[in-house]
Amino acid sequence: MSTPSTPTHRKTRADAERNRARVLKAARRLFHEHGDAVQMPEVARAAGVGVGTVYRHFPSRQALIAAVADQRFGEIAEYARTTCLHEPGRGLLLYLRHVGEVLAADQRLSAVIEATLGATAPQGEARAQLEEAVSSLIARDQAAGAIRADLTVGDVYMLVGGLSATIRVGSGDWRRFIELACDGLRSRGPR
Amino acid sequence: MSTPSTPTHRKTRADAERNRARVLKAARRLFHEHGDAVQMPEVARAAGVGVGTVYRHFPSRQALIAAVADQRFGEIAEYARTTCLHEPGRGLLLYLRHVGEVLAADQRLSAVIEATLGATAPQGEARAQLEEAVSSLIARDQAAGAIRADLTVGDVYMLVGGLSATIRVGSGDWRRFIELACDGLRSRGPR
Amino acid sequence: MSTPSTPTHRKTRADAERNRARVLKAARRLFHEHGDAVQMPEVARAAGVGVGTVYRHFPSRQALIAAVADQRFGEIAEYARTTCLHEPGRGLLLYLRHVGEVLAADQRLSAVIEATLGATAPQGEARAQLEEAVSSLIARDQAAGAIRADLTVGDVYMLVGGLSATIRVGSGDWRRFIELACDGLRSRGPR
Amino acid sequence: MSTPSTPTHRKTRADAERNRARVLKAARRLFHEHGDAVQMPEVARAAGVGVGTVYRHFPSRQALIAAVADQRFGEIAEYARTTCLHEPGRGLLLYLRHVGEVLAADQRLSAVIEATLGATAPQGEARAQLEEAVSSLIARDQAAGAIRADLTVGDVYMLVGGLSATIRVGSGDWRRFIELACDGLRSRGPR
DNA sequence: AATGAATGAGGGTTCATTCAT
DNA sequence: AATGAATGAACCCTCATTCAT
Repeated sequence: MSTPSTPTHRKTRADAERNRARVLKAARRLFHEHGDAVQMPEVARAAGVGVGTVYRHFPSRQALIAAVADQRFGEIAEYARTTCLHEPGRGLLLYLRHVGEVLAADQRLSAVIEATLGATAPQGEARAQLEEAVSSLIARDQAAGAIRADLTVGDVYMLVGGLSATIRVGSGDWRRFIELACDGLRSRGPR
Repeated sequence: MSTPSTPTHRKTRADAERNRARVLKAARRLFHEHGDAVQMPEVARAAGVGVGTVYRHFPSRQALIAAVADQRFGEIAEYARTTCLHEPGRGLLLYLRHVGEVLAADQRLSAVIEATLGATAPQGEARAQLEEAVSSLIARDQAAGAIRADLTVGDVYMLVGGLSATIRVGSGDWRRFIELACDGLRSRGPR
Repeated sequence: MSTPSTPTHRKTRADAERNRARVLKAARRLFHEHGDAVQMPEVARAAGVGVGTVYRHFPSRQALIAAVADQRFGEIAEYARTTCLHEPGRGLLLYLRHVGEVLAADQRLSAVIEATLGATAPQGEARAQLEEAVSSLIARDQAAGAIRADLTVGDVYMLVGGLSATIRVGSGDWRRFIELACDGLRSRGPR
Repeated sequence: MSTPSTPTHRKTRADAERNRARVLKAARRLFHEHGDAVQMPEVARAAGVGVGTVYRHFPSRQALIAAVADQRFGEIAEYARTTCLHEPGRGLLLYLRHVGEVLAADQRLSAVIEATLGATAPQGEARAQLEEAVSSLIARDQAAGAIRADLTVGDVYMLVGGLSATIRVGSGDWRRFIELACDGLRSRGPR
């Protein structure tokens, strides 16, 4: 009757989408604050919906956590695209630092992700985004002669996994981890 | 009623010690085989004792797992002492490889340790041993000019943590992780 | 506000009727295939309507199942009327066999009916039809001297209930059940 | 300390056995009174034990119900052995009547059994006992010329299933069911 | 010192039904 | 009349730990 392209349907769907977002947001906050102790009904309450709604959008606790993880990785990819990419020669470094900062601000959530998914790596939609972003970063830095020519996206994944673990368990200063990763353990020959 | 001298007592203590060892061995095997699914009564059964006995020796599941972890680290320290130490210039490298091999052969156990203790690092008795061994390794390699002068035991801990995570979650080829850790990401200038 | 004549109205009613039929058909198929595991939303999906529509026509799951059951009994009554009735002296036997065949082809649905309604007997509209049909059958067979004079519709109901259970749980060969029901357990005297 | 042949162990085991019996008894009473509404924690409470204990003895709700069903069948078998067997010529009839009475006194429990196990027939240990008892009954009655020569245990099973359903759903007078089962539907010729 | 039966809080998930649109 | 997202009570089962024997 009014907006041609917006049938009555849309309204409902928009609400549903908003609920999904609310749940995700609530879950993220709760996991950040209370870690693994968070239960599904709590998430529902915090989001202002029933448990059923949580389960409608995320078929299992694991799926919810995966979605949270993916969201976080999406944001990191966004950062890689918008910021790191414009700093050839040190894009990868900036990327690693950003990851470090984000993870360090969210250790409990990381622990939940690790405990639930077995890994902290992106596994859903975000994976492709991230892969592409990091790929570009590497190419640009290599073009600038800043990083070794044989470095692959897989390598960076692996290192980020290590970085993530370092932060999560607090086994050391993560900035030092990045430093070592960049320069290596070996003593450099003169010059 | 009571046996005159100490024999009975001794006998008992020896039995207790043997039980402790049995439980530890059974636990290690079970965690290796079935990961986190292993329950305390199962451990008891496999060890041929009652649950109560398991709890007598290890006050909690966590304690049992810590003991298993420590045992493994003790063995690694032993290897560092007896083998790596005799290869100045590449002792640390050998150490890292050995750790990689041991962990790679035992991913499920590592996952249990991580899930339970929050880290894969030694926390009990083995910690001191390991610290000392690694310390020596570093010193010797540094003396040989093989590794950077500012490397500390803490750094190695941290890297081993990263290596451990890499192996546990299978996020990449752990030999490559070691390679990168040694040489760094940066491209090396000519010469 | 109101459509002048009846067309629009008719159209709507016809649609509604068609929806009811669709739902019923979908439900019958699904219960036949998946038994009690079928959920209301699944029925809706299979029928190509929303859950709300299912509930408009059948106020509860139980009501839906009752409707399915009644439909089936209506068909059986139809068979009694059109076929069995023309075979005086063995009409009841034919009837029992037909019931057996129908139920045997639909054990899962029968289980659902039993679990939901507490019985497999018709309870709605079909009851009257069936009662009348069976009544005629009995009368005709009795007239032919084929069955005992004191047999009532209630008796047949009861036996069909037993037959139904026999088939549903597979506790034996239902044809034998019918045979025993006809001839009894007692040994017949000479002649 | 006291009874020579009763080591400390026995005491514990006896207690466990008593608990098992208590749970069974409580379950039977509750199912009798409240049918399917009974939950595991309620059974535990009524038995004066924790849920865990219930689950130790009966690994699932279904197992508990199966045990209750078997117990009841065991009692029926006992009756067959001690009473029916001494009435050649009418043993089977007495048996059917007894089954009818027992089931009629316990419709709710029967409904639970049916809903849970899919059938009301004995499936565990009681099955063998019952089979043997009924077998003897049949043989003796046949020897007395009271029942048809081709009657098998399976036939009786099947009829008891039908009888059970009749009683459970109240689809008619179960005594009449027995009467019909014995005499058959067919009219008997003169003499 | 050893045993193992008992405990019981805890938690993820399902699904019939409602109701705003 | 139709839609389908939302609801939330209900429920079974697990398993680390305790403690009477």
